[in-house]
Amino acid sequence: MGRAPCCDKANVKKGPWSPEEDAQLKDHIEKYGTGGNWIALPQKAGLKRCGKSCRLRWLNYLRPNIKHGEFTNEEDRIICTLFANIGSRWSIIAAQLPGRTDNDIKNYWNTKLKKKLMGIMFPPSQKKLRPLPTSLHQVPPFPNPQSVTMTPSMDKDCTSHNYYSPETISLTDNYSNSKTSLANNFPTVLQNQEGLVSPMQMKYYPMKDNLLMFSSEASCSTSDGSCSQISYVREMKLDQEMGNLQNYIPNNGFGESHKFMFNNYESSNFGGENVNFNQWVDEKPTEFSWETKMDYDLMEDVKKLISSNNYGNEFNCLFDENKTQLEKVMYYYY
DNA sequence: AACTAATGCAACCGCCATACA
DNA sequence: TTGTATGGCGGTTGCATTAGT
Repeated sequence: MGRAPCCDKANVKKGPWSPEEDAQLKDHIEKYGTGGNWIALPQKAGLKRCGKSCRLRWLNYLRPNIKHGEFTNEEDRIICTLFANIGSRWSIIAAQLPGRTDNDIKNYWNTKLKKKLMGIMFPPSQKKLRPLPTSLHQVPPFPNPQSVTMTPSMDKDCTSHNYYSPETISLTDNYSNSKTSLANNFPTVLQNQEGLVSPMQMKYYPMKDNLLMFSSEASCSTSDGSCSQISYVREMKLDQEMGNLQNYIPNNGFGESHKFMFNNYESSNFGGENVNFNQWVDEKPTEFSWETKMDYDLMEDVKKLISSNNYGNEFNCLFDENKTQLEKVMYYYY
């Protein structure tokens, strides 16, 4: 049995609001308020609308001090920063932008701002992006890094680089306190040849929804990649401890020639605290932060993707002789 | 000028959390 | 403690408008 509808759908008007309806709703709320009950409001106001529809119309359009029109660069910056930190929690983001509604911000992000960011990351000279290959599409959006605790996770000294079965890795959403297994949430998570995954990889992926990052460190290679992994984990750990994720997006406005984002640990001191965070740079990255064993088909897709976009010349894409590691590829992709 | 594709945005849907009886 | 009603939210849809051919 399904859920009972919130109103009588048959006797309720849908679609765009007329100026008369707007005036009726506005007039009623200004005179009597919402009465703390949206469901009952349309009847009192003489409207043939669902209560939810009234609420939405009022909050998104009719209530006083709503700001419409162009978003400023400062608003763009705030939205990007918050999105990088908390993801698509539009109501929280809207609370930081007086006069803007969550719906407005959501629409703006989906239709314009995301593209604007892409324009910065991939200037027109770098060709138009094409759709991701199938297996890349299968990679689901990832939760916000700050909202999820993964068990098992890295030990404090970041010396462990074990792989686990996806079923044995649990994710706890720190907001809802709900638990799930990695296998449930990320059925297509990258696995090694034994079907195992590294929590370190998963800690990396959540940086942004719909963004994938492939990278490895070619010059600092050990048999298990521990060197680069340690570097990466330290960086993420420090970033998380400092609540500092705005490094992941350009925080100095738009229109500048920032093109790439990468983990630069050129001056990292693994034993101490001297670790550079992610940075936006305008030159081709030459060093990479971590190393992962990738599914072979996925690697092939990545390779095709890069060559199809003529990124091959810009991003040195190599595979190791055993086809188990993508040695040098690094960029973000929607 | 006519048609098609892309874009922008208001509105809807359905899920989840909370309040309350 | 449980069940139900409502509010709130994020994802998605559908339509009007604009841009491109």
